[in-house]
Amino acid sequence: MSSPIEAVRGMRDVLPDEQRATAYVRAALERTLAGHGYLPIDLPIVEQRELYLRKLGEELVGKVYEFSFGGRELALRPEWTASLLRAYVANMQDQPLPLRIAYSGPVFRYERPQRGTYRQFTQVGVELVGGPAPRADAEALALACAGLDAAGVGGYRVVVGHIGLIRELLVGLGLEERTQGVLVWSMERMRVDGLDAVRARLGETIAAPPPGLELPAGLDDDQAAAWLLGMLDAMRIDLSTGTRSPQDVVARLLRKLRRGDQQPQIDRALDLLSRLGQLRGAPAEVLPLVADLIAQSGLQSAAYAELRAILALLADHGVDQGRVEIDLCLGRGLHYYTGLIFEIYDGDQMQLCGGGRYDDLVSALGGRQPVPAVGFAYGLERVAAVAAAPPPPEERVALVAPVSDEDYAYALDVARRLRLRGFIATVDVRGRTLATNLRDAARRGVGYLAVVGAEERAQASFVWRDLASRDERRVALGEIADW
RNA sequence: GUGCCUGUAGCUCAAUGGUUAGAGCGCCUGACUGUGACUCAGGAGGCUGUGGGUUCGAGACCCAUCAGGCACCCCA
Repeated sequence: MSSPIEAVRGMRDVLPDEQRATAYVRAALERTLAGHGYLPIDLPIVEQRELYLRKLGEELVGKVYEFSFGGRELALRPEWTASLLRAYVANMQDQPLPLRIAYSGPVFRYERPQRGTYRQFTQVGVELVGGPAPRADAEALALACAGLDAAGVGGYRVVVGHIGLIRELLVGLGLEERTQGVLVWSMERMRVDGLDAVRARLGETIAAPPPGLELPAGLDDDQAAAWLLGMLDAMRIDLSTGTRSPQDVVARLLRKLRRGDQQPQIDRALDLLSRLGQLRGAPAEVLPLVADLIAQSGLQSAAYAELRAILALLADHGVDQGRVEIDLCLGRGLHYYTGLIFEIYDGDQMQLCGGGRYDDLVSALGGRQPVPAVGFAYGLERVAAVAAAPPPPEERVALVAPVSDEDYAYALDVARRLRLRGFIATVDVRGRTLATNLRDAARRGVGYLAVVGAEERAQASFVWRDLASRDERRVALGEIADW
């Protein structure tokens, strides 16, 4: 015997029992999305690598399965949103807005496998294209909850943040865009590792040029860029592996080298953000504190009003307020978010669902006009893992047992007739004895056994045995028509 | 990507560094030529995840690798 071949790491076999449970949950989710007017769509699993390079965020970009084939740079989709908006730009710009689209299918991410974390998993989700804040945000959030309710998930927690609010404050403080970005996506780190860790990271990625790298005096931008490229090349730094073009990298580096020191603003921002980040909890408690903080800083925030409006609408949607929690540190790794972001956890810390608003993505993917959009996705396997068990199947299952080989053809005929009456019917293919067939049927939980032998064949009948009650009677073939 | 735990039959697990690696369950056959959950008898199934090393001798010890799990990181 040759050695068995293992499944690829992070990929798993879903056996019938689990598949049944997953399909049940999937149907519940899809039914809910459809019931809210979201039209199912299907899109390719393989996309151009480039689709994911720009807006995905470095963390997730590193997890994309990429490959070259026939001279093309391709990728397995790590999420649906980019594909969906690509398809929107390609095929759906003539559709009336808002457009409600639902999807469901496999995505791939190269991550360390764990329970509830696989390299291939199934996302079920929606995008509400052309739906502006705050109503579309509240609709999406409420829908996410409705799906979990339908799937029989209880005790979940909805955590809400708002990237727009953070961005606004940073703009108000006069920080440049690149610095804003790093700060926004460092907020989670700030809570876990502290202010100093973020300051250090900021130093790495923004503030300090590589030690010893000084621009020669008197170069114009083009000359300086050429000089930098030469330096980087001499240092054997390969720029082609990153998500930006070498020209881009050099341009940024150049700006960095020539930029004035932003340290005072950065310190102020860090201070504000760390205090903002400590405000977590029920909206009724946290929102006033956020308002205070904004007022104290002498800043304005339209996003704050938007967040309040979303939460108020959420109550109108009937979402249990006790489940909702504000966490302004929430920084989802997908960098295309611009406003609301949210995550839903089950009681045991497992993330079941995530989403948010991304108003710039349509433009970034070449749409004719900017279109606001919001969406979310469930991790189907995770939802299924915490969902209520599906009800037992109600199918009537029968096994047809031919007594001898001569009865096999007749057994097939009986099985056909049973199927016409809605039975799930199988015929023994192993030529087993009746006793063995009975034992087998009992073990599998089959409801009925049809025994066909020479006698039954002669009379156009079969013996119909109810496995549970052990009642047995002879049934004429013609009789089945009334079942 | 980081740290830790674990890989022995289809499954759950045994086996002081020392014969030919065992048990339970499951599977197959028969007792039982047309009637199930019990029983009895027999059978199949293993290069101990893989590859190196230490040793007279390795399932056990060491290294690597692959896979699974747990905690991070991140996400669904």
